[in-house]
Amino acid sequence: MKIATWNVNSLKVRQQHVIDWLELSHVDVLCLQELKLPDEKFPHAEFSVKGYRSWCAGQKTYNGVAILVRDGLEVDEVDIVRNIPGFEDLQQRLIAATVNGTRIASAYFPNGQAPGTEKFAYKLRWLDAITQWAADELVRYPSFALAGDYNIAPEDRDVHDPQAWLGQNLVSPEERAAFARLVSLGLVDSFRSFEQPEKTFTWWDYRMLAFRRNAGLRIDHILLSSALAATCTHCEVDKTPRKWDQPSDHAPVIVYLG
DNA sequence: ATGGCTTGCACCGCAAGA
Repeated sequence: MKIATWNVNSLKVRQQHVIDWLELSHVDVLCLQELKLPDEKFPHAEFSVKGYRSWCAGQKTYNGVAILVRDGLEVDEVDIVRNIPGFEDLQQRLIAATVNGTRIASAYFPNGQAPGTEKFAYKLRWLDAITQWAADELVRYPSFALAGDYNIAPEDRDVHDPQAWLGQNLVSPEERAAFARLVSLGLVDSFRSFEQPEKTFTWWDYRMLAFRRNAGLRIDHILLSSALAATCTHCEVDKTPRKWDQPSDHAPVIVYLG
């Protein structure tokens, strides 16, 4: 099974990119973030004709997440979860589904704006909440994957210029500590389980020719439970759609399981 | 130099992203 995560920065604008990339990658499950559209505008039918069922948690203008599952895979409709249970949140940032017995979450972690701001405090609260939720899910589902835009670069090697970014949002010690707490539940950063090219990133600013200069950050991740990590044969970032016309600023991350 | 692009909203310049 191949699982991927991709922040598309508006599904309305990137719908054709998603369809083209599904045909290119043939992933079994695709987790999407930053749909920026309400549920009634989600293109279920367009994905259906391409062989994918879809579940979304959308909202107007901002946020919004979805999971696409290839026809033939078994999805338990009863345990689809939207939002972090017990965490009051007006922003649509989490959807989880069970696919062939594997629990898969598509998560859009808050950006945080800057350390010290109210948005940063919200990011830390949200990180605490998803950590508690992930702990519960790990008890229920030995095979668990938490995929999404984490908006955290876990280490300096995930940053093109660590000196310039020192202490800033996305790399601050508080965010990295929260990421480490999540990992310490027993999750594995699948990307680092394998040898990877130096300076592999998943996001590049639209400005300053950042993609051409590879001035990026690795902030999109797929964390795996230890049982699932044991079946994982590879993890890679696919920069292909970042080179297309009018691209998302993020590139998809793929894990190969079983 | 706190900008630089891109998006959505809504009526065009602003908020937000990362």
